[in-house]
Amino acid sequence: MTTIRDLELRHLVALDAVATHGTFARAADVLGYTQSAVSQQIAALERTVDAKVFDRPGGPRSVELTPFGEVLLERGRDLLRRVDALGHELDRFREGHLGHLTVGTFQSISSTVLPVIVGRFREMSPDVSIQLFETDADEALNDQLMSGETEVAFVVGDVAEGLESRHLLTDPFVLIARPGQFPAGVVPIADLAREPMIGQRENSCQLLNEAGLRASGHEPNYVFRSNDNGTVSAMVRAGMGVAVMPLLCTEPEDPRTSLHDLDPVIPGRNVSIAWRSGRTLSPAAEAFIDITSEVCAATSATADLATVG
Amino acid sequence: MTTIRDLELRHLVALDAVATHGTFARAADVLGYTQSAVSQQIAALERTVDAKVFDRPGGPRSVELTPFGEVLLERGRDLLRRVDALGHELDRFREGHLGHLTVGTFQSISSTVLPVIVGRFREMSPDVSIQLFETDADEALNDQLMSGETEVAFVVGDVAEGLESRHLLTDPFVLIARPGQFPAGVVPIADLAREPMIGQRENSCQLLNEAGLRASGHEPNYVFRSNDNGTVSAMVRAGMGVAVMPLLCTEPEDPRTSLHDLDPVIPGRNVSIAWRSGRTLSPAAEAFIDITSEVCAATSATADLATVG
DNA sequence: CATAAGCATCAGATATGCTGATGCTTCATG
DNA sequence: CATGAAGCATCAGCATATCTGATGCTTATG
Repeated sequence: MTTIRDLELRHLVALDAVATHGTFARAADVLGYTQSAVSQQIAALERTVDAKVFDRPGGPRSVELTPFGEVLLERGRDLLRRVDALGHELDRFREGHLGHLTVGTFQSISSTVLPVIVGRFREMSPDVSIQLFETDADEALNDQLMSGETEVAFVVGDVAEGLESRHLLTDPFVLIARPGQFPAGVVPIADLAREPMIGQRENSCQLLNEAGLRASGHEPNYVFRSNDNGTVSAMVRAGMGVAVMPLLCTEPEDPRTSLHDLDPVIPGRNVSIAWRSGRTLSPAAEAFIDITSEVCAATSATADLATVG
Repeated sequence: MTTIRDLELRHLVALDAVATHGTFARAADVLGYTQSAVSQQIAALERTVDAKVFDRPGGPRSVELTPFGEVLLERGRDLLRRVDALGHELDRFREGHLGHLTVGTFQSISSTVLPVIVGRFREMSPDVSIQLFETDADEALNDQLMSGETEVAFVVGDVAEGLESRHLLTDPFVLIARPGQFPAGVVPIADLAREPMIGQRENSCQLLNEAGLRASGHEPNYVFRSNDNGTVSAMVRAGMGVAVMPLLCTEPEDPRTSLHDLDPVIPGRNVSIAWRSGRTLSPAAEAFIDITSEVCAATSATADLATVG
């Protein structure tokens, strides 16, 4: 049986050309075929739609669309226009200028580098819609990646199995204290011995942090825990205690707190951007990763300077 | 070079099936192909769009659309829906239930049988738009047919070269007089000798009419001519004279005039419906012709009765 | 480690599609 | 009225595309 889905775009193109140029031979010239080929194509088209599309008056006269041919041509042209439009869309998609991007993120990224990244990205590709999923649970970020809910996500530490990633920056742990509480510059971990501490609730980064302190023989005494970075800083300012936090979780410009490197240095947390391994990324995601990489490299450089100051 | 117009609908169907069923093999089953064929079809699709549409994780896992594949599938489904819709439209067109119909006509048809015809036609095919072109110039009707402005037209007398036609009815010439002016029934043409006459301006039908009168030895004396049938009747009613007119140009029900057959009978004018020869008619036009034929046959029968009465 | 599920690839058969030649039809022209 | 020219259909032959069936590779599962 012959169904409308057997319709071929080439045949519509031929129909268009013949209708436009009046004769099979002229259309063939334009299309780069022989007259015979066009004749056969139109015949095939007429077979699939089960109707004559041209009246052939015979002799040296132009062919003429039948009423059926007219409606087919009108609709066919519309179809071809849509196909061409699809082609353009696909081109733009391939270049990363069209599409939809889902990104998993967490607070310290969202509040520091992400605005810059998104700003640059939107500047380059304003027609890519971006959807951000922020969570403070490490596992949720992984789950979202694996389920496809997010295409890329910022992750801390080692990436889970089944994910690929690109390293973005190493975020150093710094001490947050009140101005004047410690002499400017590096603070020996031993000097924290009697300080009450503010920290985050148990997460990969907090564990890393505490492990680093204990490795230097300091058993921290936590008097308050919050996963909200602003709350941690506020508690320090209020005199509840000091905090050891990743630099990106702090507000270096805030004059009401003072930041210090520690001695010995606690190995910083690794921040990467990750995606499901084996999954082809959208060009938009590739571009996003590139931009992210650049922005993080830059801020990581300036961040180092900031800590020195 | 490969362009988007090389896209094949079959490939979109395959894409859809694989995306829906998860594996090439299952899709192949549904489509009635082998797994190998589907694999090659998807490969061909990927070649024409120059991008992978599926991630094949390998092993006994389902394939998964790439982001590119997702947008292609979305648009492809839209395209297929449109193609299917086109199929339905074409079906309806083939059945005569969709399209556009242009009809050339003239006053006596427009005011008598045409309303009935159009009414019946619209009842059967309400989605066919009808456009009527009314003119009192015989040639204009022919020209419109030849130029394609109208697809079918009512014509009087012999059809011009290049037209085909179907005979509809023979419209007899009758005498229009005031009631009581002549005894009921047939009026001998000789009795018109001293009557002033009302007629139409020179057209094929008026010529036929005058020729008929002269053939019976009557040289008519026209005191007024109009191509508007209502005006002719009105002049008769006003006592300006009598008129010999085709029956369809009269108003048999009007008690203010009386109709008479003539003796000898003047051969009636032939009314046909015509179209350009060699041109395939739209199914709607075919249906219109059929309906017209039926309606005219019926009215021609009742018209004969009317003249008798 | 063996098995099963799944896709790619290959070779071969078949179908499709194009070319070039030829024939038929019709109009125009001498 | 005969002839030439323009135009489409058709045919045979060749090239290409496409499908099948077999086979091999990969990976998850038990």
